[in-house]
Formats: sequence, structure tokens, C-alpha cells
Amino acid sequence: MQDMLNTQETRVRHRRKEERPAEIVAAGLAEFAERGFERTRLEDIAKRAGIAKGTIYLYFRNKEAVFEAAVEAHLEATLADVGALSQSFDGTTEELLRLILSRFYGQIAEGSASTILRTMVTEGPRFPELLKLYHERVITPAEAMMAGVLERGVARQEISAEAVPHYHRMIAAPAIMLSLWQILFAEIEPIDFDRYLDEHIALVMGGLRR
Amino acid sequence: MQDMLNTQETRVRHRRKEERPAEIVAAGLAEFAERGFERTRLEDIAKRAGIAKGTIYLYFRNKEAVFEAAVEAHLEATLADVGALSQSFDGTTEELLRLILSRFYGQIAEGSASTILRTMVTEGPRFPELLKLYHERVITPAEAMMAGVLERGVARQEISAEAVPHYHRMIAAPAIMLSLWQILFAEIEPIDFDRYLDEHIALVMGGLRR
DNA sequence: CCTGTTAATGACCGCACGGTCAGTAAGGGC
DNA sequence: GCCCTTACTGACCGTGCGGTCATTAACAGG
Repeated sequence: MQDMLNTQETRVRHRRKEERPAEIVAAGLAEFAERGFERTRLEDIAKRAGIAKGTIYLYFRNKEAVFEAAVEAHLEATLADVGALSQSFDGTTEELLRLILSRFYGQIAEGSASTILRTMVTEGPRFPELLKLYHERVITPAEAMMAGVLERGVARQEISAEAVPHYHRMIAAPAIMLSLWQILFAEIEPIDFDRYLDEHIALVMGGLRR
Repeated sequence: MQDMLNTQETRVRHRRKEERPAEIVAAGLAEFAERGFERTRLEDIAKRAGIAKGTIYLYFRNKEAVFEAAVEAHLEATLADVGALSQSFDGTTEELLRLILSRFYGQIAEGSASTILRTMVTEGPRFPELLKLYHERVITPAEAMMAGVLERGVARQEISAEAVPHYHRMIAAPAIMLSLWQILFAEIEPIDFDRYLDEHIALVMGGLRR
């Protein structure tokens, strides 16, 4: 009788107090990225982490806490060593811009940039602290770096001195838009990243005017 | 006894077969825009429309059907008579661009652009047909219009002839980004629309190079 | 004024899922 | 090898909400 009931594989229990939280966060990250906060079930996270649902509550207060930990971990991991790039570089502004942007384009192609963007848009209203964190840890540093590139360009007399105001904010706009395009229309109408990057730089550098 | 129970206001029943669907769609639109698909309850839509929950099911198959009808109605309503603008205009390219963009900026400020964008990002995975519709009815026409502006500018010899490839797609990128900014950071760090628009046009027209 | 048709209602059902907790077993200390 | 601590489990509970349907009442036609 007991044997008959044992058709489903017998789960072996392990005690691994130290590793659990990180494993739960990793599993949560994968599930949340795929389905968003609402549609992700704790059961799914538990199954992916190879534990029972109750175990999650040994380490996290509730679902929201798991989510916050997951997003923070992801931000931490993706947060490029922004800024370090432009310090020790001695090429032209255009080359520097290409270097920075192509790295960003890489993150878009690989998916992490779009995932974060989507998460911020969909879960922002429910987790305003996360928006704050994102703004402060990612957006502001990125803008500062762009401003640095512009200043450097002006100093090297490669770009016009009026290029000060919101420009640093807009220079990356086509990349942001591409990231959004990936979220919305990647299947409907795919974009050729290499060509797009070339033209992004050309437009930003040269403008339309003849 | 009956009188005692009648403390809550007595709801009067009305039979208005014709007007109901539109009213339900309008109520749904408001609720969905505020809370998104998942978090919107049929009860709320019913209450806003001044009817009982069951009545919705006389006119719609289920919650998804209400949502689709609402978004389609909104798209229909917001879909500017795009294209008509650039037909009969005889100013410079820069002036035309300013005309078109300032209209778009108006929609961003007023909120409708951001609402649609947010909806597409959050509900896109669940309603791919809506993404298709959006791409086909809004994005493609808008891109065609922008391409028209560029062609016209080249013909008038106001802009460089190389301005053909993805440029028409990127010209509006700062506006898309602003729309996104409104969704994410409107409270954290507000942006001055007028200045931003000026600089948007200046950047796109002139580029960075000196 | 009566009556048949049907628009409208809201109590109810079922299910999905977040969260709990009494019970179980891993494994370290003696 | 035994026992005690505690990490771990999963059956269970409560709630919220999408969807149903027997009942009610608005209104038109006679």
C-alpha cells in the first residue's frame, strides 16, 4: 500500500539555511521576469527553487518581499560600472559614444535592459520605492556619464558648445526606444541592430540640417 | 420592517439596451487605465457604469472582451488624423516638425499617450492582437508621416539627402522617451516640456557636431 | 389595466492563490 | 546510537473575484 502511494518521486529533504535565500531570489527573478508580479505564483517559485512553498516564508515576509529582493538583485547585477568607461579613453567623442552605446545595445539584444524596463513600467505603480531606486542607481548615473561625454567633447572642441541642456538626456533616446520596440514589436517587425546603431550615432552627431 | 431594510438607496432599474455597451466600454476604459487588466474588478466597472455586474455579461462574453473593446475604442479616439497635417503645409521643415511634435507633446502632457503606452507594455503579452493593432493603426502610419516629412525636407533642400534610413523612426525618439519618463519618473523628477521640446528639435535638426 | 417578453439584478458558486502551522526528519552534539 | 534543535514540508484556511442563473420588474401591445 505504501509502495503504491509512492508513485510520485520521493523528495529528499535538505537543510541549507545559508543558500536558500539566494536560490529563492534567483527562482523568483526568473518567474517574475516571465510573468510579472501578479501572474507569478509562489508555488512556481518554490518548484523552480526545488523547495516547498512554506519554506519561502522562513526567509521572506511575503510575496512582495521576494519580488523586491529579486529586482534589487537584478539591478545590482546589471548596473554597469557606468562612468568608469569614459574616464580612461582617448578617442574621439564619436568613438566614445559608439563604445558606450554598443555596450547598451548589447544589453538590449541580450534582453536584460528590456526586462528591467518592462518591470519598471508594469510594477512601478505598486512598488514606487523600486522606481526611486532605479532612478537613483541607474538613470541618474547614466545621465551623469552622458553629461560627462558631452563636456569632454566640448573641451576637445569636437562638439558644439551649446550642447549642454537636455541633450545628455536625449542622446540615448533612440536606444531607449529600441528597447521599448523590443518589448512591443520584436516579433511583428524586427529591427537590424547594427544598422540602427550606425544611424543612431550619425543622427545624433550630424543632425538633419544640410 | 421593509422600510427599515430600505436604508440603502433604492436603485431604480432602467432598460436601455442601446446605450449599455458604450457605457460599459467607457467605464471599463477608465478603470483599466487606472489599475490595469488584472487589478480591475468587474464590480468596479459595473458600479461606475451604474449597473449590476451581471448586466455586463448580457453584452460581453467575459472580462477580456470588455478590455479589448475598451482599448480599441481608445485607440480609435486617440488616433490623430495623422498624415493630414503635413499635406497642406508650406513652412520650413523645422516649423513642420515643431507643429507635429508639439501636438504629440500635448498628448503626452494630457496623459493619453502615456496611458496607451503603459497599457501596451503591461497587457501586450496577454493580448498580442492588441499589439498588432497598435503597430498597424498607430505606429506604421506615424512612421509613414515622419518619412513624408523627411522626403519633403529633402525636396525643399532643407535637410541632407542621406536622411533616409531609420531616421524617420528615430526623430520622435526623445518624445517617446519623455512619454516613458512621465510614466516612471513624473513625480520623482519632473521635466519642463517647453524647454525639452525646443531642445529636442534643436538636437534633431542640428546634431552635436560643431 | 392586464400580460408576455426580456433587460436587469445580485446572491451564489467554484476556483485560484497567498499565507499559516502542526507535524516531520535532517543532522550535529554528546 | 540517541536526542534535541530547527529547517523544512504540504494540507489546509480564508478571501477575492470571474462568471452563472433564478428571480424581478420595466415597458410595449392589446
